[in-house]
Amino acid sequence: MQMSSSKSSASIRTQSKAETHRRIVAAASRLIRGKGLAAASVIRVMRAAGLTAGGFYAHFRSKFAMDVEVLRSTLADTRAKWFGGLDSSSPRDWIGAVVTRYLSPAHRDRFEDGCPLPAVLSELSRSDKRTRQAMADGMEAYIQEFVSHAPEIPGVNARERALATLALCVGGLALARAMRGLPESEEVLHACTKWALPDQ
Amino acid sequence: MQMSSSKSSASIRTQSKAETHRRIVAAASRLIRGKGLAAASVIRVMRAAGLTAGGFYAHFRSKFAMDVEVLRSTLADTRAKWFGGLDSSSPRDWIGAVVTRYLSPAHRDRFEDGCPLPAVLSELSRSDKRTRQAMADGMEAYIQEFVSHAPEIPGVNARERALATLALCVGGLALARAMRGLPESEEVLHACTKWALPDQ
DNA sequence: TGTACATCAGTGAACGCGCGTTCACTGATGTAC
DNA sequence: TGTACATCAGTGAACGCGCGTTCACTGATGTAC
Repeated sequence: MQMSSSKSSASIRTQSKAETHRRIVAAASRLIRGKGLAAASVIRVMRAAGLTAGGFYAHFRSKFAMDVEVLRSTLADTRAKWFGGLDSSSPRDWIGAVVTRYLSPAHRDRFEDGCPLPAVLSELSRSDKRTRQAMADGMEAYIQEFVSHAPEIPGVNARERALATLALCVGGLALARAMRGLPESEEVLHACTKWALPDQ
Repeated sequence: MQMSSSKSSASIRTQSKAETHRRIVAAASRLIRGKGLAAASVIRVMRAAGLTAGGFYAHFRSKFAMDVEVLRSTLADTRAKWFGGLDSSSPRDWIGAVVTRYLSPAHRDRFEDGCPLPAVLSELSRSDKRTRQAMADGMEAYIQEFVSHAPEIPGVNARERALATLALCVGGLALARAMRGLPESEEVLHACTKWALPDQ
């Protein structure tokens, strides 16, 4: 009885702290996607979560540890959101829908809700090995979605197509974002979509 | 006589200052490509050029103005270096050589000597309009090289192919850099090269 | 040829600011009796 | 039911540091006579 009661109260506390933790991670995720890893500073993240800077270290060992955790969870969420919910469609429809949606003006313009890769790619190439591993693991999961859902093309290795399609999507979206407001921006989205779907 | 003498001495001074200016731009270019726009701080750039921070403002109105100037000149140099010197080859050989060289392990590993796009792409998407315009102008020149040298593919618009190929090169190299040290890194380079050259 | 003066590229200290991190504290909540 | 105590998530001031920018200055070079 006592133990169960003490357990239950502990879990109430834990839940409350876990809820705050999720709030911090969600705020950090939006800031990182919107402004990059460097601009998602401890003070800005905590302020966005409705907290003060000092409390940060009750939730993360360091800013670096937060970056790794947020990247991992954001990549997992993005995979579910961008590649899920389309299971019933044919392989041909699946890759068409995924690529078209990824390379859409809406995705280009809504940094904070989108895939984190275009927003942090350049920073990641200069990051610590553990940050890059988090990104590689998330990307590997993207690849698996492509391999298991995309249609086969005669003479093309499925994994190779998946890797090239991802590079085309991430590179195309990042270029389109950098040229936002210029006519080339739409052109890049359109050209990459066509090149990613040669048989459609 | 007097005028000519005064002109000549002025031009000696000018030349000396212009030389220092070029030294600063070269140092900044390597730092920006190696570490990104944010990490290429005034103090680090000037130190790399063998000068002190205060003198910076005799050469640039602001850090931002330097970013724009260095991006413009680095993109122009990169275009000459990466797309030039291959004029005698056939269109088929030209695009094969350009893509293979761009997506090579050597280019992946030598940040400071390479194309600036993969290194600053994410930062650029969040930059001031004039910085993004500098990048768009440089990229447009890349596109023109592709359009005038690449072979035609039946049913494919040359400009569209150029845009998609550039996205594939930039995205693929940035992903390969982010996964440096992992087996996926080589895989991405290889897959993107193949996907960029479907008829070879 | 020699001397006084003007020019100006570059120096280095200082400014206010935001960064990541630490730490003594507060105050709401739960426990013990 | 009421009271004294323990726990601990979150606060807020402080630290040393690097940032972009300013500005009075130094000292090498060129000009005037």
